[in-house]
Amino acid sequence: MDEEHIVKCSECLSRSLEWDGTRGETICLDCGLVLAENEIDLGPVWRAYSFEDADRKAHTGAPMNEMVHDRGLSTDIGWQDRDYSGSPLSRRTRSQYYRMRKWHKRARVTTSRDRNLTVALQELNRMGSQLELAKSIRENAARYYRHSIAENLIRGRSIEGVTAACVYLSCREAGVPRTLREVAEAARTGRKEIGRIARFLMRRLKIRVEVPRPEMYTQRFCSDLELCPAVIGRANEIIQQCEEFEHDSGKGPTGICASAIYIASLEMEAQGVGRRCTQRDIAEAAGVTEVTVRNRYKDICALLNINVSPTRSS
DNA sequence: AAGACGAAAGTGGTTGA
DNA sequence: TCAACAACTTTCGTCTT
Repeated sequence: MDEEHIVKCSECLSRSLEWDGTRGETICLDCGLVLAENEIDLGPVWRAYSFEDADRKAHTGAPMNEMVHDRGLSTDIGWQDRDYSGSPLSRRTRSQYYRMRKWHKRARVTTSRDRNLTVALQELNRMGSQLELAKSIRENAARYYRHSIAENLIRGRSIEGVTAACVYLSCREAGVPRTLREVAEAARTGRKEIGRIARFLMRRLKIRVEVPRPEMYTQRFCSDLELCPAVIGRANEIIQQCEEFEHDSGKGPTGICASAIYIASLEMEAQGVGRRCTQRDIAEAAGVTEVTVRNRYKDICALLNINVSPTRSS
């Protein structure tokens, strides 16, 4: 992995790149291009805020891994059949160890909870890679799942549904929301069920996530559409102005983001920079319909006195 | 023909009694 | 639990370039 580490922006050749661990993205600071989206976050699983804290949280051995059902902290019995000095074990001891290993393995995954968790974590991993989520987000989702088991919230709900809801909440918590639709596409359940379970988990696990704001999607939608980086900045500016007028209340954040990008791309085109996107393209990238893009576009233009219209080069 | 526009009817979620 | 409601979707016909 080290040898393929990116040092230069492929677009503007700038060397000032920033690695955003929570988003799992490397971003060029000069042109805003997202260079890699699915890198692995190598940051620590915990953080210490004081010396006592560090003492309490420090541990030896491998870091805890939420993605393995026993957090990767279990004991393993060596397979070499040698004693501490390296000489081979006797026949009798060897077969004794063979039996111990066998039962040790079986004992690791034994309760129904463990089995449930094993299935769930596999599913979580599968979804995580499909959605290209950073490791920290996956681990947090795993943590939510563990809490759900501890609080007996799984019974009566499907493992798939609960895992998907955990992923959904974990993304929102990290400030890189995926829409319910996107999560549903990666999951083996429907959008409705995921939403229902997510709401349930929020209530019972007391998870507080902020309402997704339109800016949270700009970066991702723009990269999907391969739009000129200046559009991102302008779109966020438009979104912020809307927020000042409290125009955003009650409206879907993805819809607002979509039309802000649309307006920004129209303006850029008028200035002769970059390519603009059609309502259809942006609607598809944002997971809303063209009609919604149009409606938001209309009222944002009216609100902010923006005067752009789609001029097509004939 | 492609893209934008808008009307009308339908859907799903939220809210408040 | 139910009805009212706003936001959003689906569908489709029309207009513009």
